[in-house]
Amino acid sequence: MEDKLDFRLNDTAKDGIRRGQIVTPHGVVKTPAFVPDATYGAVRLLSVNDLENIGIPMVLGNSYHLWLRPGLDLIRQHAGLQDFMNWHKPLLTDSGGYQVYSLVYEKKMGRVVDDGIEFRDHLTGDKYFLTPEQAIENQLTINSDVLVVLDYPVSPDANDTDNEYSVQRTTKWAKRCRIAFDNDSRSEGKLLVAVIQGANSKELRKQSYEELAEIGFDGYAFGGHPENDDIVEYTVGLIPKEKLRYMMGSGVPSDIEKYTKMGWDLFDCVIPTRNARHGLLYTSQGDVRITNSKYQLDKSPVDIDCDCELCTTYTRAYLHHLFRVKEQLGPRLASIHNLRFYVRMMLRLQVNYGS
RNA sequence: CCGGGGGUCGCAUAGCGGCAAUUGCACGAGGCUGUAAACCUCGCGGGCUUCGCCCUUCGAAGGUUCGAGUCCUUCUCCCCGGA
Repeated sequence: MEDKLDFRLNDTAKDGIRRGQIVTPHGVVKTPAFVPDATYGAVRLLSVNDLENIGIPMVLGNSYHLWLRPGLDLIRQHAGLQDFMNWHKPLLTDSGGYQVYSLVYEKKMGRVVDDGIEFRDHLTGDKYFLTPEQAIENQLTINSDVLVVLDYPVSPDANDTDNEYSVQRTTKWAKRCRIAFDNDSRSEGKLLVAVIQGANSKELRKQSYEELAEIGFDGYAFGGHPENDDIVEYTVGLIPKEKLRYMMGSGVPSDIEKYTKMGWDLFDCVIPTRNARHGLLYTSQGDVRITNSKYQLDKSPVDIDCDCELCTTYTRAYLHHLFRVKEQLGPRLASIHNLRFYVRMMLRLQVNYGS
């Protein structure tokens, strides 16, 4: 199990950044790493070929959404999501824990019971019951390399009682996930990550980590919304240096850089792709909201320092135009750019790897 | 020339006595953080001491009315029929 992760270089890092690697059945991911979200088995608007060109090391699939569509049977027929989407590099999956919060808790589309989550598919009306065991089954069928336990996040404005409950239930479900994972031969060579809950409370974060550590996992993730740097830094400090430290669902470039320096290894976020689709581009010169009228006649590239397809081929004026007329090439090129921006940022952060 | 319809904030629309005036598009700005998001929010006559107030607006001019985009008269322009 120890050779799945390698953070030996941590001791030599003076900037706090851990340079290491995650070894999976589908290859090695150098860390710190950013992983774009391919929720339904595709990074929106991009092909696997695009992802290769951009230099994406790993993608995240959402086992909750893939369970509903296309369903496990079809994925089995393709020997996993990699074959289905023709992505043969490492794959990370989320369990559906976040959907507990976003769909069930916030949008009242189901209910959480002690055993799992009851909900209806909003498109078909079909009833589902997601248990910790089902979450593992989903992810193993998808053939994920890095699995995440089913956790129980709560709203950022939850009260103390809710937050304690979130920790308790997350531990309970994590244990069941651990057992299901260990009792399945398909888990060979794969990693299982647990999620630390506890909102802004150091006591709860510590309690959550300790309960999970007792069960034992390959890595630990920060669950819920990171509301201040203090709690994020405190939480990363709880995780031993030989374990994978996964900052879930975060964030904007400046946050990723900051969290990397705190010692987090792995990141995923919808921000670069969603914001790209909405016309917000990250550049070495700061944010560019390409729909703004000031770019109408701007013949410079979006980012003079970028080597992506957008920046080496087209002007700001052209991208502005594409967005104005809702030509899908616009959001697509913007997605390529933002992801390339993230990839290059991560490469910069990994620069001392092996030294 | 006769008959009918119509001119409303860039364009298109609603409005049938209490209206600075509907909705869509366009335009302006902002927000998105383990994706029900190619989405959502706000603004869009002018000004101000901006939880409100004051100007100027619905082709033009006059009239009726406490009050008119809305009713009446004339003028003007556009569209559709018929000569």
